[in-house]
Amino acid sequence: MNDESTRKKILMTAGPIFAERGFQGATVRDISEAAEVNLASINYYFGDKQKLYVEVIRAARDSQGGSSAFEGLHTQVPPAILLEKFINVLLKKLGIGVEPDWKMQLLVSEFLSPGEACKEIVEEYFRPYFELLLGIIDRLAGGNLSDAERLRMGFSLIGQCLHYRLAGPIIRMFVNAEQFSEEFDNETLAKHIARFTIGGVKSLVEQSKASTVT
Amino acid sequence: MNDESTRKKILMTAGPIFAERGFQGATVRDISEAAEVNLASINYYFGDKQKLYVEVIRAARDSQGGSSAFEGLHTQVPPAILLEKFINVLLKKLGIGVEPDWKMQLLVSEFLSPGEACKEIVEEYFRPYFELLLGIIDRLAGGNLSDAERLRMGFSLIGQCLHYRLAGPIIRMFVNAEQFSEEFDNETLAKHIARFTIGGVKSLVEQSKASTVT
DNA sequence: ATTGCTGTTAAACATCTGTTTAATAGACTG
DNA sequence: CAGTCTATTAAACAGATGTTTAACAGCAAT
Repeated sequence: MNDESTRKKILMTAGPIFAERGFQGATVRDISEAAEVNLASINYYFGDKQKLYVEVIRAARDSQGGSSAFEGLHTQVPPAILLEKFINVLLKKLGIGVEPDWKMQLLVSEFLSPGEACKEIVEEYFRPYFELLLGIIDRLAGGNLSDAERLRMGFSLIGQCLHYRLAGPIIRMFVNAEQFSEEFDNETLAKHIARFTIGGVKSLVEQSKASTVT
Repeated sequence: MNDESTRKKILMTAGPIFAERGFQGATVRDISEAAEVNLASINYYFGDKQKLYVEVIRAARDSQGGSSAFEGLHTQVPPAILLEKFINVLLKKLGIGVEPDWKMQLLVSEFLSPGEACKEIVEEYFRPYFELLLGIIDRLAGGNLSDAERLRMGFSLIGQCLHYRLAGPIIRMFVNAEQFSEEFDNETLAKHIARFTIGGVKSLVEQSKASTVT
């Protein structure tokens, strides 16, 4: 009866813990205690810690339909609006201003120190979002960008969002608390990054057109 | 006679090891073996691992004159040129295309997981560079940016550079090897980020002027 | 009832890692 | 020379952590 119950308990509990403390930082004892199961259960069901980690990622992917939060973004809305919305959602998922989505945290962890599960999580979890973003950028540029240019644009945007997430403590060293909550909140940052990106795309397209004319 | 010799050996050897593996990942045994000193020497001279880490950072700061690599950048050169040069140097320091500067790696480590030494290393090692960058951006914008706007610009630029450093393995999943070495090398990226940033600043200034007129 | 399978548990195990200890050797001092 | 201080060393220690073991309980089938 209790057949798969403890297995599920482990799987559910381990996700946020791995996300918060990383693979190394999360101990099997932490996980087993939080899941209220015996220490040995983890090895019994999953073999070892590494395999549990992979299973957690796989379960995370299956549990919720991919880019659901971005659903409805690929309508006929102007790309500039779309872009800001995309950034807004991404920042939220990353935890700017709100509690971070632990699945996104897992993704970020794999970004920073790619492990065995990296390829899988990137392909299944990151690529759909990224393709969506590339589409928006493409529309923004009126289809005038090369593959590499579009990729660089995409990575530059992701890079900015990630940085505002990762460098929060450092940013706080440069601005006071009041300024931080007013000028570096989700909405303001989304506007900033969107405007920044749109300007960048525009300037690139102009230059590209100019050189084409030449 | 050998008085400070082993102490210096530890200090010199520990830097790159900390930089490469992070504070947690670098073990005192690794360090003592690499420095060819006895395990206990580290505690004898520095008290504990943490204090050694702080000393390493302090030594790194003192050893080489701050923003020397950026020397000569604050001349009367057009800010657009200056900016690209700045990005170029930063990318090199971060290890895009070349071996990374281990001091910069330490800085990045502290960025990603701020420890006790974070405040010190940021103030002494990062802020001078950053102020320089803010100056360039300010000239680029003709002095039309608010403090917060300038800061966001600066962080967006740093974020992009850092991301191209950190996400190297992920980028490789989206482009083939040939494309990677041709389209994501130091020079191309510096050009891309510079153009991106200039476009972003321009668009922000224009919008800012427009709203001022209104 | 016995057997065999499955899940559970506490304990043990093995390894790694930061730190401490106790002994030793060398150099300088009185 | 005796004494004291410093530096060095091998060993031990203590704690954390991933993994394994051996015993046990529940339960179904023979």
